[in-house]
Amino acid sequence: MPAEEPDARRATIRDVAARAGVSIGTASKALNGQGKLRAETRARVAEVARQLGFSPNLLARGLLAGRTYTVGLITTDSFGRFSIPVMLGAEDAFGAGQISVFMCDTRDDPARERQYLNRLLGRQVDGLIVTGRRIEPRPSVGVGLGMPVVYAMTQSLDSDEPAILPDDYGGGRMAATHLLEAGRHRIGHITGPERFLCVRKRASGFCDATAEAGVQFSPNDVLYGEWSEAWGRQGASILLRNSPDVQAIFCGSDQIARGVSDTLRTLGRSVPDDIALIGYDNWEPMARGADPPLTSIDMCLEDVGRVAAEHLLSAINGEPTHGAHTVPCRLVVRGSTGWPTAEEPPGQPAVP
Amino acid sequence: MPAEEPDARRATIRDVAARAGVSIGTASKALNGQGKLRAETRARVAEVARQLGFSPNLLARGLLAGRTYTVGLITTDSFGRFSIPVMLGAEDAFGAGQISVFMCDTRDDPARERQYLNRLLGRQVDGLIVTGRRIEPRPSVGVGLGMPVVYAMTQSLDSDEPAILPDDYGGGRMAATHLLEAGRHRIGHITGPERFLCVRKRASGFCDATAEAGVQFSPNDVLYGEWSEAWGRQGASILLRNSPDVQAIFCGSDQIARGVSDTLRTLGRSVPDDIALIGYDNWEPMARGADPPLTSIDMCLEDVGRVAAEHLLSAINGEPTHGAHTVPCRLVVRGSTGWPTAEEPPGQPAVP
DNA sequence: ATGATCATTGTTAACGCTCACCACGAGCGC
DNA sequence: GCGCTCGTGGTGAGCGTTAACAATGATCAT
Repeated sequence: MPAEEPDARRATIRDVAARAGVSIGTASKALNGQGKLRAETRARVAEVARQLGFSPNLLARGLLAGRTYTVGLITTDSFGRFSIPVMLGAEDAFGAGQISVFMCDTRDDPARERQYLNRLLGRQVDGLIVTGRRIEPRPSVGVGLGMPVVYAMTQSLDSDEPAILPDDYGGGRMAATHLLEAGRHRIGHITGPERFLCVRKRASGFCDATAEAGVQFSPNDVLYGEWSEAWGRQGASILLRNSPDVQAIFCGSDQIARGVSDTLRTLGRSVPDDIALIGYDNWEPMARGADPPLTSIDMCLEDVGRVAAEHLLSAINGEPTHGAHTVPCRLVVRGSTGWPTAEEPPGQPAVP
Repeated sequence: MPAEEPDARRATIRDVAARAGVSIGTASKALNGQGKLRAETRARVAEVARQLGFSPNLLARGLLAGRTYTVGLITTDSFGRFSIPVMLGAEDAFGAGQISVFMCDTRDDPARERQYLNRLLGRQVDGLIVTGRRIEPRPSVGVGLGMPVVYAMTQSLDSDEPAILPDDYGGGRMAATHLLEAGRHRIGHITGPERFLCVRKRASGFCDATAEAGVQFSPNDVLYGEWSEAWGRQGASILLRNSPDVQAIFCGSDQIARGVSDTLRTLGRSVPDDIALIGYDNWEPMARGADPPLTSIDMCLEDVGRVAAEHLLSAINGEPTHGAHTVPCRLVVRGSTGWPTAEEPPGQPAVP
């Protein structure tokens, strides 16, 4: 803990230099390990700096260097359930590199977005990450900004701009494979609105995998609806009426799966014995709170954020990347698919 | 859209001045509305600035002014469910004042916290907001930092430092009042671990309100457990065994309420006709996904964030505040308390 | 003794901007 | 004509830091 000077003003390198009896330039060199100095001098300066609790003014440094070691993180999603993990992953990757992150919530308002953009430009950020809650292409945040931009969990209409996306197609395949391996061959898929790109990709991966396994499941069998438990309840009724012998259901979200689970219980079908259930998102409180807990596909959004940060860093260092990249999903097996129940670490209790 | 110069370098005030045929100082005055200048000159400079897409370098400005219009937002909670709304509220309040926010996730690691603190100090932030996921007092982030600090949704062990907290006591009272007004007099309370301060405060408010109404409910009747649906299911069984004639249950979280709801259905008790149910947190996906949807207490965490930001701003302007302040809760009535069902706006569909 | 070399430290310009102050000419009263 | 004010615009210092370059003194070969 640095011994605070009585002086409220923060110590500058000038103070350090004066007290160490050297010039400002020498102090700078001593603190940055530059140039040729006597070891004793370096040590003395360092000691004084410690005493004074000196830390260099990064504004001044940035002004001179033309690089600030800051980036902007713009979300259109009010840091909702999907952008948060992305942001955490990114922040983690940047933090390790001494880079600070400016948080900007545009609330999906183009005017606010422009305003934030200008502010970030004024703050001389080294780059920008743009994130959202849907993977649908969005208008570019602006080309020729003079700084690199990476899209995460969203993409630009200009398909050359770098974008990091979860692998929804792969997630659909993964769900199908898991169910097929468990020997379930009569399968249903209850999911969100068809207008969502992620919904179509997941369904497509799911259909392809079933087709390859020679299992009868046509794209026409997909039940599209809302992103809600209520639709899950309703969709399950419909599915069971049309296909009473269904053995497994792949749900487009954990919320939908919760609704499905409810209805199955009401109808007296047991999960997973009669019907196996698999959700999407691996939204822990939802998935683990269910009875039995839900097997789910995790999009690994933290990885999406981390990878986006890495792409941005490499662009900042002069090696830009182009186009869309996907990050693989992960299958989290729990009770609802009747697997030998994987031991889950108890984890932190959720908090109020 | 500013016409981009072919020159990649960002335009500085020097470029603007040169092209407008004035000195740098004059350009500065023109752009900031300072000093005495001919209207025509001002207009000309402004026009050139627009053409060049000039926006002032805030690093340079901050260096000179000794004020950066940036603040740090430190969370120990990885921006979890409770710190997010706080952060959004704060960011909103700051954004209006042209203040940018640095995001820092300490993961509850003191070493990381120190590191972030130093970085923020170096970046010359004007102030700091510290947030967490529990309201329990925590070690001070450091006094004599030379910048104001406000705690939000947490508080410092040094009780003089300003802290903004949700009104858990009031929330407990609010829940009780609502149930009593609905004519329910046999009431239960199933909640989280007693070691949580918020749990004790809520229970205390709840007990006080029932006592004032002359309703029989003693602190011994409170069922403490975990923050999980599983505990909700279990707690409901216990409660119904001990008090089969219970008419209403106040739950310490929406998750617990979901579990309780499940068990009530299993036991054939209808919500809200037989038993009214009220949750806590107003965690929308949980509360609205339930069947019937849950009445819940909303802590108004965005307001907590907003108020914290206001306190910080006033401290930055030389008028610091001291000690803990609470922000009132809000009752959100839904089907589970059998009120004339409030029409809920359909809202955005949740996303995948 | 003279310059050359080396190790060490000091000096200065620059980054982009703002602000206090100065300079200049016009208009004016005496 | 002299000094005055007023309206306008220019000048320069300085914010804290770094890096290129200059300076100093000691050592050493000639």
